[in-house]
Amino acid sequence: MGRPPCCDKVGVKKGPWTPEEDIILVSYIQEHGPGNWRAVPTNTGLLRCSKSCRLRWTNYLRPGIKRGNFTEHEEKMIIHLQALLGNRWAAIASYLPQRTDNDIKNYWNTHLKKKLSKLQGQDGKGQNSSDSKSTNSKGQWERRLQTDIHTAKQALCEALSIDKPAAISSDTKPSSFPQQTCSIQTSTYASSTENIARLLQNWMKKSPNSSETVSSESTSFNNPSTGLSSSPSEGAISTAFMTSNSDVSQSEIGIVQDESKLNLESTNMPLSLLEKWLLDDAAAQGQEGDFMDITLGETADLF
DNA sequence: AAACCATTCAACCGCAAAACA
DNA sequence: TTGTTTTGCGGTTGAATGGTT
Repeated sequence: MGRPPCCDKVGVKKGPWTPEEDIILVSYIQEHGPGNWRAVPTNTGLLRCSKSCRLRWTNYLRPGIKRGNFTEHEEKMIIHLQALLGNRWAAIASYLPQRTDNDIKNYWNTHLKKKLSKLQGQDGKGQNSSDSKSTNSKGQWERRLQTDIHTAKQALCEALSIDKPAAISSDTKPSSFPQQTCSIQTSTYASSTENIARLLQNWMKKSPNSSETVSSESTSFNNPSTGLSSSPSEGAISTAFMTSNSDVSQSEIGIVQDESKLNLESTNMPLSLLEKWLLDDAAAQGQEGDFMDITLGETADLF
C-alpha cells in the first residue's frame, strides 16, 4: 500500500510565505502549541501542507532563532561537529540551539565547505569525516550513539571550562541544558515577533505597493520598547495575532515547554553533577583529552 | 544599461524513524 | 505484531540578489 501524500497536491500553495500566512501560523501555534501539524492547515485555513507549516515554523518563525552572520565560535563549532558527526545537521544544530539545522546546512554548503577545501588544498591534509566513516567497522547506529555521547560530553566540557562565560549564555551547549533553555525562552515570543517584524520590513521594502495594507501592523511589531504591538488592529489576521500577543509570556512559555519536554527532564540537574560526570569520565579515560585535542586542534588550525 | 555568472537561502521532496491504533 | 499515520531529517532546487564584464 502506497503512502499517501502529506497533502493534496491540488489547491496547496507553494513558494515563499507571505507575512499574512506567517501571522496566521504564529498565532495558531501560540494558541495551540506546535505539533499536530496535520491539523494546522485545516484549522487555520492556510493553503499550505502540514509539512510546509512545520518547516516554516521550525526554520523561521520559531522563537529563539538567531539569524544572520555566524560568529567565529559558531563556525568552529560547526566544523568541529561536522567532522565528528558528519552531515547530521539536526544533531549539530542541537549544539547551536539558536540556529536551525537548515541554516547550519546552508552555511556549511555555502561557506564552510569551500573554506575547508581551500585550506585543505593548501596544506594537503585530508579531512576526517569520510575517513572515520570508512575505517570504523561498527554498526552505524552504535557509532552514532557513541559520537553523540562523546560530543555531548565534549561540548559540555567546553562549556564548563574552555569558554565558560560565553557557553553559559550561548552557543556551546546542547539544548538539553537548563540555564540556556530558560534564558532563551524567556524572550521567546519577542524574538518570534522580531522575526515577523523583520519579515514585514523586508516585504515592505520589496513591494511598496502593499505597504499600505500592512504598514500599521509592521510598525507596531517593530516597537522596540514593548517588543509587542499595542496598536489597534483592523484586519482579522492582525487581530488574532495581537490578541494572542497580549498574552505572550504565558502562552509562549507553554509552547516552549512543549517543545522542550525532554529537555526539562534534565533541566534540574545541577551543573556540579555534570561537571562531576565529566571529571569522572576524564579520570577514567585518560586519553580522552587527546581526542579533543586532536579534533579541536585540527579545526583550530583552520583559522 | 544589459547580459551573464555566482552566491545565498528559503522552501520542497522523498525517505526513514517514531508514534499510534 | 502489524499496518498506518505523523514527524523529522538530509539532500536538492530555484528564485532572488549581487557582482562582474
